[in-house]
Amino acid sequence: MAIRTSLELSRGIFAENKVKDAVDLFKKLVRQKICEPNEITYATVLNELSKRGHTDKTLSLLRLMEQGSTKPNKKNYSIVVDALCKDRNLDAAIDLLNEMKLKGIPPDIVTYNSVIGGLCKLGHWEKVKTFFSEMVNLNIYPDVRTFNIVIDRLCKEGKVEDGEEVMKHMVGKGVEPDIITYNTIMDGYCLCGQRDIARIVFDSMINKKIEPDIISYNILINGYCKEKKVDEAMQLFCEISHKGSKPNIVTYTTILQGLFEVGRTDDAKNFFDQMLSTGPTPDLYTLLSMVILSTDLLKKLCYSFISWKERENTDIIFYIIIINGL
DNA sequence: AAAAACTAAA
Repeated sequence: MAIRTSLELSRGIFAENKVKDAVDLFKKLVRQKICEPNEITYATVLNELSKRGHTDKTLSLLRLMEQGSTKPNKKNYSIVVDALCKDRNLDAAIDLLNEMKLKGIPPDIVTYNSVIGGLCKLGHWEKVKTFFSEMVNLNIYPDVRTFNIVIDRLCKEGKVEDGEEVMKHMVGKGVEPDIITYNTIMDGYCLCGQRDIARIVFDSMINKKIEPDIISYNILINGYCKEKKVDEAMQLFCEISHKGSKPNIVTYTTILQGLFEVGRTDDAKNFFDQMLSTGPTPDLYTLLSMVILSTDLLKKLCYSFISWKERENTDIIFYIIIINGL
């Protein structure tokens, strides 16, 4: 297991370097006019850069595109707007959105959703309202995703009631909540310690013929574990396979942690064995949390290494060493 | 042929 994990991690590290090299090469080929990629190729590269947090590079690649013969289209701009939003650089994102309008490439629902999401994350609720009005004025109507983004941020800030209000509002506008809306609200209730209401939401979505998915189960299981009601969590766990869903690594990790928190280490061990034989492959986090939770001695040992790691900033190598060592 | 936005454990 440890060796496999190390290998997977190493592959990840090398893949990361490869992407950087690939982008440098890509830019060079474009600049020297050795090749001229189309919009989709550009979009793919922009996405990879955005995913890995190289927001500045997405912007410079977009500018490079503007100078070439393949002009950026709506999706290319939107990817960069989204990257800037994820980077919490809302001023730049909004500038770019306005630039799109000036260039006659009108932003669409996706562009607006990115900006609204970014503004919500920063808690700029007044600006969120402004953008809602702006998009409606342009005949772009908020969809279920737009509302889900807003509801999620409200819930994460502990304002579940406001989230419920937004949900009522969307229904009034003829936009039906989907499974993500319900999951978001459930998680919101769990986050503020109202697991009982989360359970009511869970049951009400079943009544509305929306089948809970594995994420719905994981949210509620996590809520029960936080309350130290591990038996109730276990009962839900058993329901999953009867309802045609399948527990995933999040489900197992959540229950394992719940069992450890209440000191049921034997049950945790059995549950871990059950996962190894019939469940998903544990990820690095599962293994590490098992190790950390296992004994106080190892816990202290790991923590002393973790603070060393933070100084040295070599986290991945560090985890490989710890897991191999153990 | 291939591209963009929303939900769960740490």
